[in-house]
Amino acid sequence: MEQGRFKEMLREKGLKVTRQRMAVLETMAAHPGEHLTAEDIYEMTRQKYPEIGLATIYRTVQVLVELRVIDRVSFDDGFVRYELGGGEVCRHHHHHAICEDCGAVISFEDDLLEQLEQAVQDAIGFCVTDHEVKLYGYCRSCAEKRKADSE
Amino acid sequence: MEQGRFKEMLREKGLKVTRQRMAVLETMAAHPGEHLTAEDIYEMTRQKYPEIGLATIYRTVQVLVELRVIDRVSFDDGFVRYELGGGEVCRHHHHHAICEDCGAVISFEDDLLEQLEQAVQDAIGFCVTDHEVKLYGYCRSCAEKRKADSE
DNA sequence: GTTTATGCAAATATTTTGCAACGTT
DNA sequence: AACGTTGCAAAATATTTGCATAAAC
Repeated sequence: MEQGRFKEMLREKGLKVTRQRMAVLETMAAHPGEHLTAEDIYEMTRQKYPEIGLATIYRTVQVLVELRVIDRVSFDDGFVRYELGGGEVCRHHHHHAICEDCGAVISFEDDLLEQLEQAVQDAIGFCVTDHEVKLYGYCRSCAEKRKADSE
Repeated sequence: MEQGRFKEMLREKGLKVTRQRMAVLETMAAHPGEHLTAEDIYEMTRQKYPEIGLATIYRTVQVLVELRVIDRVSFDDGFVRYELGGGEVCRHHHHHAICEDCGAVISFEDDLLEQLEQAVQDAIGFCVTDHEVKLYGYCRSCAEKRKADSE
């Protein structure tokens, strides 16, 4: 994500371009594919911008979610997490497979959901704009470990 | 869910059959298809069992989730919710369509995911045991309202 | 110069935990 | 009798908010 486009988006919404907002964007852009908590983002951003406050992080991620620059995800471990989104064009973000043993999160792409969305739209008149899929189970190495243990 | 089977499940895990646990089960069983917060369950159970404490509700839903009697769901409104599961046999529980305007949650069934699970299993060696799908968008009446407003 | 954003600290809200008393086995 | 469970209150955790100051427009 280029900074220029981001500044534009802020102005379009009547929001101000601040050093803090740019710094948080930079942190997110530097960690694509990672699932960061507010605290993570705080610590990372603080390295380049020590005066920033945690409340600002919370307020800024809200803005970034509304602008669809980042996605909010939750893996039910008590933390809300954020990750860089697919960008404003591609509303087709990826899904997550979560290992119940080691907690690893594997992201994957999928196009199968379009059929499901159409079916739901037809069946209950629900207009789908976004979706989220989580698969739970065991990652390759934990699955092998479990198999070995059970023998 | 019959109480007898539940008592058996508790004993199999070395847990005790208490009035509190039976009361919470009864509350959940009396509200199938609803998405209840811990507070909801507390208030409902208290009507029949006024001495029960909120901490016991939290401890009991943990047990019920582990026994797969109920499912934990979250609609990102700051509350963790619980609903009666499909039972111990059918691990194939339903999904949720969440209206971004009015917050309505519509549950629906789907079998399409088996293909996706197989594909993921083949592609990344992830052994899927459970899944969760959330669709976001607008329910029929909110979609109509939006359409009318934009004209 | 007006308006919006920030930082800090305090407030809020949900969930967890320590511990003595109690109920189940 | 032994051990797990409960209720209460206190603690812990994550996030939000009030407000004076500072920065952006």
